[in-house]
Amino acid sequence: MMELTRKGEYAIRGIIYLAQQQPGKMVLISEIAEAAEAPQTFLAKIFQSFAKMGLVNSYRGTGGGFTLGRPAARITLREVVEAVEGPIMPNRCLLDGGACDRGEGCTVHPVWRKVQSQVVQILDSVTIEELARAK
Amino acid sequence: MMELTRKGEYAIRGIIYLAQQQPGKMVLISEIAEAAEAPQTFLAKIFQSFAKMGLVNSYRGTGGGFTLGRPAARITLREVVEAVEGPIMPNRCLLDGGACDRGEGCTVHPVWRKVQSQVVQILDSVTIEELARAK
DNA sequence: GCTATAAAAGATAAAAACGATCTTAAAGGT
DNA sequence: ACCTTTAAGATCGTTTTTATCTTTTATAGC
Repeated sequence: MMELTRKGEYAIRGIIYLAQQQPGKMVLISEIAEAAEAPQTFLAKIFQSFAKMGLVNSYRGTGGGFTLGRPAARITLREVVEAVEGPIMPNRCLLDGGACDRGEGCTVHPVWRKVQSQVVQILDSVTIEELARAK
Repeated sequence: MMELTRKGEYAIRGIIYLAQQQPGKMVLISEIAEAAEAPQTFLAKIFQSFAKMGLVNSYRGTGGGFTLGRPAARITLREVVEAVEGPIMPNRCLLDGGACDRGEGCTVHPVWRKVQSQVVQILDSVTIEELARAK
């Protein structure tokens, strides 16, 4: 239960590698893929998601590549994970405003809520900068 | 990310229903399935897993059915979830003694460890008795 | 403008996991 | 013997995951 997928692993390793390069330096997806040991085309998709969320900037054409969208110290692990895996949500119940279709009978609901908030809190407290530092 | 599957939902609803019946009373899987709004044959598999873990006792033949394997107050939500979904493990890294195949480079590892222990702690602190009480 | 480069976008596809059903076997009561 | 009820295993369709390939778009350099 609760396993991070390959996609999530690649995403984390990829953005950490990018954060370890000189800030502002253009980095090719091919280089990131090699460093992160991820399939290049797959990682490209992941970085497209990152770009949409503003976690990275992308530049096409000669001399193009990726740079971080903001300082690594202001990108949290949660953002990275949610960018590719969707919101952290241990139970479908938590969808659409927390209204469980089973009504008040759902006594488990508050427990999942607690799990969710704890996990979110932990992942939000870790920045990519911290993860990249311990090279 | 981190979603509980149908199987997990059925499992929880099923065992809660069982816990709400008279202790020791034999309850048919068909009855539990109806109450839990779960496919009977699917729920039967789930209860087989429960039986193997000792969470329930099963009795075959006429007058057979299921009873709780121990008092509901001594069955935790974690046990129920893990019985059907496997161990709570946010990242493959945590497998085989925590040895990450990427070596010391894996700075994310301690974070997952923390997530895991927090979730385990929350789910372990909730008993089926509590969940069943608030009928 | 042309060309080479590099990401974006979309189509496709194999493999695994999920969700569910069906059949046969085994056990227990009458 | 016969009926009931769970156990176990085979099967099967759907969805998700993981990955690749192709086409398009943007950009820099000539």
